Amino acid sequence: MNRREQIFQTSIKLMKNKGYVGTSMRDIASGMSIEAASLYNHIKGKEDILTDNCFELANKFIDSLNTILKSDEKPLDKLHTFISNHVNILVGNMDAAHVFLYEWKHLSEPHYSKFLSMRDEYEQGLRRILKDDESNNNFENSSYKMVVISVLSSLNAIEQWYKPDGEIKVEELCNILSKILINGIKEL
Amino acid sequence: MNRREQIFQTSIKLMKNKGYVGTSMRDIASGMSIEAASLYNHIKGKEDILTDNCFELANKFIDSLNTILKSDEKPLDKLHTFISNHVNILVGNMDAAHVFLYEWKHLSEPHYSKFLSMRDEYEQGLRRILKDDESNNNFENSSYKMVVISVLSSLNAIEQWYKPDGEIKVEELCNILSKILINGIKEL
DNA sequence: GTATAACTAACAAACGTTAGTATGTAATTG
DNA sequence: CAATTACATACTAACGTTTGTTAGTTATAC
Repeated sequence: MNRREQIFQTSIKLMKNKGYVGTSMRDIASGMSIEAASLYNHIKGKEDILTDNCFELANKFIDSLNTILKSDEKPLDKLHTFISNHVNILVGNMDAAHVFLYEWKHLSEPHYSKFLSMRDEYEQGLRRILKDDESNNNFENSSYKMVVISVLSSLNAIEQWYKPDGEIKVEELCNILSKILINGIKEL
Repeated sequence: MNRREQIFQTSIKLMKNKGYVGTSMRDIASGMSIEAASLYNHIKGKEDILTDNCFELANKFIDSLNTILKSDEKPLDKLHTFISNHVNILVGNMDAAHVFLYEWKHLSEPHYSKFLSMRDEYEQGLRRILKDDESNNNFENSSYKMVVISVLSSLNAIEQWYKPDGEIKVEELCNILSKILINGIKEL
């Protein structure tokens, strides 16, 4: 593996526990058993780590969304695919996902604004998918924001408890979450 | 209002935007138009702010839970009360809730462990309420953790979008969220 | 005259980062 | 094949700032 990749991976693990600001370059260096100054042979600065991580994941989510929107699946199937893709991206990048979800606010401009607009694009995409599904086209308009964020929050919460090596397989995870979200907890 | 309370309120607002570590004592002081050293006439140190904030809210949640558990409501009503109480605590403390939700990891021992155990107690309480509700007693055991965290995540997400002065009233908010969670998004 | 609440000045430590240098290994050249 | 160049990776030392905090002092109010 690239040395730069190793630095990213080490950093992300540390930042998951202590946050972006709370993780110093010396912490990262120490995690790799080198000196802080040595890191600068491979990255331009601390913010590289956060920026790269956030946009790598953001791009994965947006790519997934665009594929779904362009597909000719039926609306309800699109929703299932959306959930499945979202879960798989999270599960495939557990540490990175945590930093992505909770540390993006420390991005500096213009990255900060760019990130927010991508997040908005993603939320609007989910909104589009929900609206196209006629089985629930009786939402009030003011409810959509709520529904979209509720769904995304439940999905993103996976990162807090899911153990990739545990007994629950990813497909199973997607199925249960789809049921919970679409049919409610009473139908599980 | 107490000067100490003013400091807390100013700090929490700043920490919501820049995080606990990213907010310096000088930032806080500047927000109150005084010098950093003056803060120490009213608080013992920076961590006071985080600790007090986190446990003030944690206690509110635990108190709410215990009241519900001791009540003689029917299980489904208990769930509704749980949701309603949770939402009301969040909405009544929007800024504080954000710091509570996302900055608690910077607590130092023994506060960190205490906080985690209180969070666990709260999650177990919701689990108890869900289990007592016979209308969904067909959960698999491994699903409870998922359901509990999904529900709490959806509720906590309120803090990200809800405007207390907007058009959606709190009661309405509780009703819609209850429906989404219990009956799923297809039934809204 | 005792609190309350502010100030200035300073502290040691930690921060991100730069400069300059050493070392080994791979690639290029005579 | 041997000599030389280039690159990757690490180092020590230091920089200017910012950090949380303490000490000691001053002004206002009941």
